Amino acid sequence: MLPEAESVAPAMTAVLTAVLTEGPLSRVALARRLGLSQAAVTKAVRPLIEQGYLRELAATERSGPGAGRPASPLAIRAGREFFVGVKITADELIGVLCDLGAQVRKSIHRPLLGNDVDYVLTELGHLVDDLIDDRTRTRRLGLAVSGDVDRATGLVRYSPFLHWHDVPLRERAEKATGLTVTVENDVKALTIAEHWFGEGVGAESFALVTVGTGIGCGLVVNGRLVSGSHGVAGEIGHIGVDVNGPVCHCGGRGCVEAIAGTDAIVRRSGLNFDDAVAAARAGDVRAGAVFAAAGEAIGCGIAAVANLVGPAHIVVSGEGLAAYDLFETHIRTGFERQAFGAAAQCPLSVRPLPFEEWARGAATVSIQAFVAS
Amino acid sequence: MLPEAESVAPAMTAVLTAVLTEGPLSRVALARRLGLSQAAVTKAVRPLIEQGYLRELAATERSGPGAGRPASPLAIRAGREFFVGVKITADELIGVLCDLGAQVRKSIHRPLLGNDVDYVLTELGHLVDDLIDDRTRTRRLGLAVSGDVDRATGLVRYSPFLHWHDVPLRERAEKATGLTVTVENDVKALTIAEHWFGEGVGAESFALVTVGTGIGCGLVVNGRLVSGSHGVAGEIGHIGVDVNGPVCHCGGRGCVEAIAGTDAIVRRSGLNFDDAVAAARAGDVRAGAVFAAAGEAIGCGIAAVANLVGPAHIVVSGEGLAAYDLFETHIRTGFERQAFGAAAQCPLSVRPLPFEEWARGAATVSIQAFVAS
DNA sequence: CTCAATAATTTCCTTCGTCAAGTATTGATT
DNA sequence: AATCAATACTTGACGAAGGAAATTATTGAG
Repeated sequence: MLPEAESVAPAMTAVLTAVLTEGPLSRVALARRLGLSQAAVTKAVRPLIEQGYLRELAATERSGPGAGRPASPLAIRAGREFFVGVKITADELIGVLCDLGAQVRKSIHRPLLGNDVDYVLTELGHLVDDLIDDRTRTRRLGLAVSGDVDRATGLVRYSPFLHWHDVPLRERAEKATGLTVTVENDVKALTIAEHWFGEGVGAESFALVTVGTGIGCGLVVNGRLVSGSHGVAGEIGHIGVDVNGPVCHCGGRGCVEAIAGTDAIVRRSGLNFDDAVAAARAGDVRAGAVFAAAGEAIGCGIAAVANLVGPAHIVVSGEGLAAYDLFETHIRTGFERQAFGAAAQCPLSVRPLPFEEWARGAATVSIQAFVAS
Repeated sequence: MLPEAESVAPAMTAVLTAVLTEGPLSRVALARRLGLSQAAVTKAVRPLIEQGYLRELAATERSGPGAGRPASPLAIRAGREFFVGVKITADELIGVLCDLGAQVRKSIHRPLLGNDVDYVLTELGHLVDDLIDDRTRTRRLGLAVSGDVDRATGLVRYSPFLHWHDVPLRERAEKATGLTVTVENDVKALTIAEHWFGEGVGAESFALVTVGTGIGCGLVVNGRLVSGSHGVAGEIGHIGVDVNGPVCHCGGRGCVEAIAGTDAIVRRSGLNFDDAVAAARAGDVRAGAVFAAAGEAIGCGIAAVANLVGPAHIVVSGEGLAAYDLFETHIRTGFERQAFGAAAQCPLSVRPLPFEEWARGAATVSIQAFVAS
């Protein structure tokens, strides 16, 4: 938080996090929510105001029935600090500039003509230069990459789409941009963004499912992101939902992805994806059945998540959800059939997220790293 | 820990937990492992020795290459404190007396002729009296019940086999026995036992699967037990693995339990369970196929766990595993087929646990509560 | 104008853990 | 044997963080 201090009082982190994710709160409210004394909150807040991260809102309406000194809610000064987030895909860089409140201030796409690491880093440097207005207030960059990423070391162990193996991306990107860099898997980054600034706010456990070429899932359990001991977690796409189903490229059978991934829909409908969507919307029975089976498979996979970890909320999103009208009811059908008991009560939001959202996820990870510092 | 203190220094809890679960450790080793200074460990250890929970082992072999003062490893005095654990089933109480190291010292079964709460509590009182030798050193009782249990309040919300609804079991049992009581779901209790004293020791994440009438699962993620926001978690038995499979009593289709539960095996083989086991062992093709399909369904469900949360270790156990020779290879087949990438590396222990283990699980929960107090 | 009610701050204090220096206990070297 | 290096443990001074309770601030109601 403070540029000087290495690790800051936990109360400060807690206060800033609460205000960031839950909006303006008075000191008393913070004390209650965080299980701290009012005194501790007062002390934690002072330096945050002095350094410009928080400000006091004017007293607003009364709280209780009687009288009493009005509370002064504390709000973040979102413009105090800016963060760059970049999602690296095989054919473009998608970059955003966010403020401390994770609002997107600027957004740029930059095509990639190759995936050579040096080239990508050069392009990343240009993108960052184009995004940043005020270098003194922008000190962090978050990168989101699909594949196996070790956030702690900033190492990209393996990224299939980029054909990267063991790339020390954090180190390289810090040299290339001069910013403090965090690297995270793209789905996990998006999950963190939804957990801090989206529908997952305040939830002890939360799941985000992305539907597209692959079908992925990010999980938050007991307030923390699930990482998986062997580098695998959230692979909802390879849960088997049909023992007699099609063989998947992973060697499994009846994987959700082998039924509902973009490629699967192309294969099963005999059309390209856009034509399949058009046909299904036009009432074509065969195409409709393909989407129905796909939606149900996804719903079934989501039910597995609900049955196993019981998240407080599940958000379904992703590129493929351009065809979201074709999926939604079937996803719900599959989910409701297969969710056990009270797990069926888990609220399910099915909605597409704008494409910049992935880059915003990357920025969010860097906001988190900043707040925790 | 101290009978007087309400909440004790976190370092003391950390030290005691480490020695309890990982065996004798010197102060330096503890300091390194817990991220504390040696001084802090020294201070935390002193009262634990004074109160008889820890003792210093004689210095043993040299550590490093050169010389140096030999370390004195600290070990727990398991006999310092005893814990009663009772698993309540529909037709009997299974009780054990454990020491602080979770070793079973005594084990008693007591048949139940009904499930009326008052009657069960009376019988529980007798069982506890029979188990306890030394009341001054036995102050805690752990209860394990199947169904929906709220550990925090000690309330049994719903237990299908016992036909209990909203029974304030902790309160009632404390009155009946005079002991401090913890109540937990049986599968979760067993999971905690394996995590602290079994194969899950030291794992950040861990899963235990029980096979029997129902098929259940306990999960530890990021070092904490998963509870589920809506009271549901670990319901591996109702993951759908075959969209065209049999309809389950839960309303789902192709649930693991509808293929591999004891009832399902009876239904699908046309024999009672023991005969089905005998037939399969004798080489009967139909019975063999039923067990094969069951094992594969379980393996597929376990793969879903591995793909989603990526535990460091999975233990498969339970009553049904009396027929464990018939299941094991098929469980592994299903698991290996459906586990994605590195998730397939997750070690899978398939082995039956003695029946007292469930009661020991209950005792373990009370040990945990004691150490954290 | 005073009082009750609530919010925020201040002061003092406890707790917990670190730091750095010292003590203890060993094997190896002179 | 005396000394030294290496490692384990202990001690006491200190500091950071947060709590308790009294104090101050700010409002509405009578």
